[in-house]
Parts: sequence; C-alpha cells; structure tokens
Amino acid sequence: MDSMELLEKKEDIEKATNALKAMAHPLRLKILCALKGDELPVLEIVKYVGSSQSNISQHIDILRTKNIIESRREGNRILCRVKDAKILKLVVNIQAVFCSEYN
Amino acid sequence: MDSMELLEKKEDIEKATNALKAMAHPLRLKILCALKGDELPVLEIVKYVGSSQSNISQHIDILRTKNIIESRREGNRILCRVKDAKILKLVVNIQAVFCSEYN
DNA sequence: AACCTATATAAGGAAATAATTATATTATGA
DNA sequence: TCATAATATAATTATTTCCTTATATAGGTT
Repeated sequence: MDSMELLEKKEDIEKATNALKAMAHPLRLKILCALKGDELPVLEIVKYVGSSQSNISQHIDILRTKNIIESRREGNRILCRVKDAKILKLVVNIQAVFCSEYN
Repeated sequence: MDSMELLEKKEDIEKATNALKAMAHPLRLKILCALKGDELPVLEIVKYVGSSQSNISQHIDILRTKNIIESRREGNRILCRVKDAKILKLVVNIQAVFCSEYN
C-alpha cells in the first residue's frame, strides 16, 4: 500500500476526523491538556479551563460520547481521564507542534 | 513552566484549534493527505478525494484562508501544496495514530 | 428531613458549517 | 474570436455547534 493510500479507508478517516473534531475547540483542547497527566474531578477542570460549570459539563459530555475520555464516580465527585491512548499521543504531539515553549 | 501550563497560552490554543478545525473534516483531511507528498493541481485533488469540483474548491479555499495550504498558478491550473510545516507533521502523526496499516 | 456540594440535563436561540446548483473568471487552443 | 478546460464565487438551504439560563439529580452532612 503506497503512501497516497494511507488514511484512505473510510473508517480511518472517520475515526481520525471524529477525534480531531473533539479536539478542535479551545475549551475541549484545554480539558484534554488538563487531563494529560492526571485524572481530575469536573470542578478542577472547570477551574483550570475557566468557563461555566454547565458549559464544561457539556463539553466533557461531548468528549465522553466520542469515547475520548471516561469517568467514574468517587463519592460526591466524578473523576475524568483520557480513555483513548491515541488521543493522548495526539495531545502531546499537538503541544510539541504548537507550543511556543517548544519552538 | 510545568507541563500543566503547556498550551495554556491563548495564542497557542488558538493556533492549535485553528489547525485542528481545518483538519477536522473528512474531505479536508483527505486533501491534506493527498498533498502530504506532492504539490497537486485542483483537479487531481478532486479526483483523489472524490466530491464535486465546487465543493473541493471551497474546501481548498478554507484551507488557504486558514494559512494551511498555498497555491500558485501554472498556466491553466492552480497547484496547491501544504504551506505550514507544522501541519505536515500533524498529518503524518495522525496517520501514524489512526491508520489501521500502522496498528 | 433539610441543606449543601458536585454534576448533569433541557430548552432556547444565535452563529458557524456544509452541500448543492448555478454562474463567473481566467487561460489555452483552434 | 469562439470554444473549452480549470478554477472560483455566489446564493440558498439544511444541519450542526455553541453558549446561556434554568432546573434536575445524586451524594454527603448535620
């Protein structure tokens, strides 16, 4: 299979664009950055990212629905973490590419 | 600067999400894949990607507006290529992450 | 039970995106 | 100059995305 044909499979394209769509929003990208290292409760994410609780909750839900993060309850709180290792790789790569610190 | 703070700068986030938005569409991702190696005329891209001339032209325009590709006229045709080297890196990385061939 | 904290959901409207169809532009060749 | 090929633009409509506000749920504490 030559390089022109890489990522030509419909499935692959769809998986990739799904993930990219999920990441292609400032708040969601920040959420993913926040979760790059640790598992975090929603309220921590809200504080870190900086928007309303409702708004962040909705964005978290989008990420969950797209299978990019997952969460578990711990008493009062919901702890979130990145589910898909592929996404983790991408986040790191995006940072490497776009962070002024790196360039 | 610890890793939590990477990609925290508004500019960086915006650059990154701009690029991600540009890529987060099946046709545009395919266009970028097609252009990964070579400079190509629009009609080649149309054939490779598979949609209407008008539709592809509009997507190419989006990529151009977002400074991701650039183009030059050669006689009858317009040749396009990826302008931003960062994007090239990302495309390659996305392929590595999402291509079934690689996993 | 009453209250508080953390999180989720619903409803609404504004704005952005996407595809289609039709038409315009620019260059080439007869 | 006329016809054709390659590309771009405009207009329209449908769909999706996003944010806000208000309300609901679930767990913990007193």
